[in-house]
Amino acid sequence: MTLLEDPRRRLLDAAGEVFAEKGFNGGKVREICLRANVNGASVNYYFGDKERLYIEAVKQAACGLPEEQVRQWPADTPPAVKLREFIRTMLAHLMNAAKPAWHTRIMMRELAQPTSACAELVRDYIAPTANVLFAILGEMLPPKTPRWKRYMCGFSIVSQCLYYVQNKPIARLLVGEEDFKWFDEAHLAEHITQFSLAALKRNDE
Amino acid sequence: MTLLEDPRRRLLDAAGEVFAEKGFNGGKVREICLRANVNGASVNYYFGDKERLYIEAVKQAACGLPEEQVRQWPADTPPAVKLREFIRTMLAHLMNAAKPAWHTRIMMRELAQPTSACAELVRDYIAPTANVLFAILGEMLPPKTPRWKRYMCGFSIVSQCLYYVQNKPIARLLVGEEDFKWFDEAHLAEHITQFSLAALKRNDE
DNA sequence: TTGACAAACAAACGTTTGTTTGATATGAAT
DNA sequence: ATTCATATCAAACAAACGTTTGTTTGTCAA
Repeated sequence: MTLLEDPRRRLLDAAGEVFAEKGFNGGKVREICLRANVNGASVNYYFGDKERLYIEAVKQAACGLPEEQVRQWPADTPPAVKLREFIRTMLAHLMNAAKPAWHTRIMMRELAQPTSACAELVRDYIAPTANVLFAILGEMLPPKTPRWKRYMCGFSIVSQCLYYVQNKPIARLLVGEEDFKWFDEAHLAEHITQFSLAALKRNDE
Repeated sequence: MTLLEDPRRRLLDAAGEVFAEKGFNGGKVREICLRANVNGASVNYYFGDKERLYIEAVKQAACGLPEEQVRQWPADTPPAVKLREFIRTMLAHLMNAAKPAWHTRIMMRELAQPTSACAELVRDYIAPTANVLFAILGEMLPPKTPRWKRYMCGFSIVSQCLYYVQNKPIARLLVGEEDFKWFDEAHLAEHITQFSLAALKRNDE
């Protein structure tokens, strides 16, 4: 059996790390090949060119994430409980230190400045996740709430979760090293949940 | 009189546009010079090298913004009014269509992935703005609120404003073109203010 | 053993990169 | 008129870039 998949996989992982850290233009093919322990010509051999390697790396970073979100709750679950669980799950994905850190970094990069890899990312990962949240909000907000208002509430919640991933360096700089110890997954999930639940409760006037 | 400042300024503006659109690595010196109608050697003549040109472009994008924030309110102004004004002002800066669009783009880029220009950016613009917000929150939150909790509330507010700048392409994609008409400066400011005020009111239990 | 084919490699390719050079033009001061 | 610093330019620079090439290696079928 030929180890056909092995260099290809090492190339994908190395590309993910490098591109996540330095972007598409900043990430150099030579560095990727060096880190993957493959020959310098392998990128073109396996992926055609640098851009298709980048797209494959982004797709790999997103795959496997949305399934966990879409699981069903018992029919009588209060929407507030669903929302707490949604926030907790989303933060867990974003801050998950177990999986390679570049997975979220390279996706945040796509969010801020979409490239050719963005379309598939929205269809396979972002839109399904967003629909789960909008369904929950549909239960919590007054029935006559216009659609755009529901979107705004959804973004107000998601934005709080994304903030600490997208702007972590500046947040740490402002807060200071000691106090930033509190900004772990559990404390953030609790704060965002309380903040958002309070906002939504008051909103139905 | 020698037009000493003219090519320098055109260079700065062109650099801002290009760097904002393509990042530091993606922005090429030749393209900047071409757009600025100056000779290819001018970057090195006026700024030394590409990196210092980038730093100057970022600084120019930030300058003049914080002063407007730091103005004083009458002593008896309710903190809720200050907060509404703060959010309105921040959104106005971020979404201001009058000033060149690359001003905010290049700053968002620095937030997400700090470069050598970041330190001055935080000191001169971000930290002063943040302090205004944290002072307002100091009036609204219970006196014994720990410092890190106040930071989290501040970030919860700021994150909502930043979201639509940092993730505008994806937000528009999810909402759809018709409903996205509602996401203008005024409606967003109103929503974020109501959402945040409700959250803070409920928080003092 | 042989032929065929994919995989892996070192080396070199042509381009593009940021930067430097040396010459020329300009304008005020001596 | 001469001097001198400043400003602008076309041209060329070395280095780094993504990619291509030609060859070698290892494996399996005939």
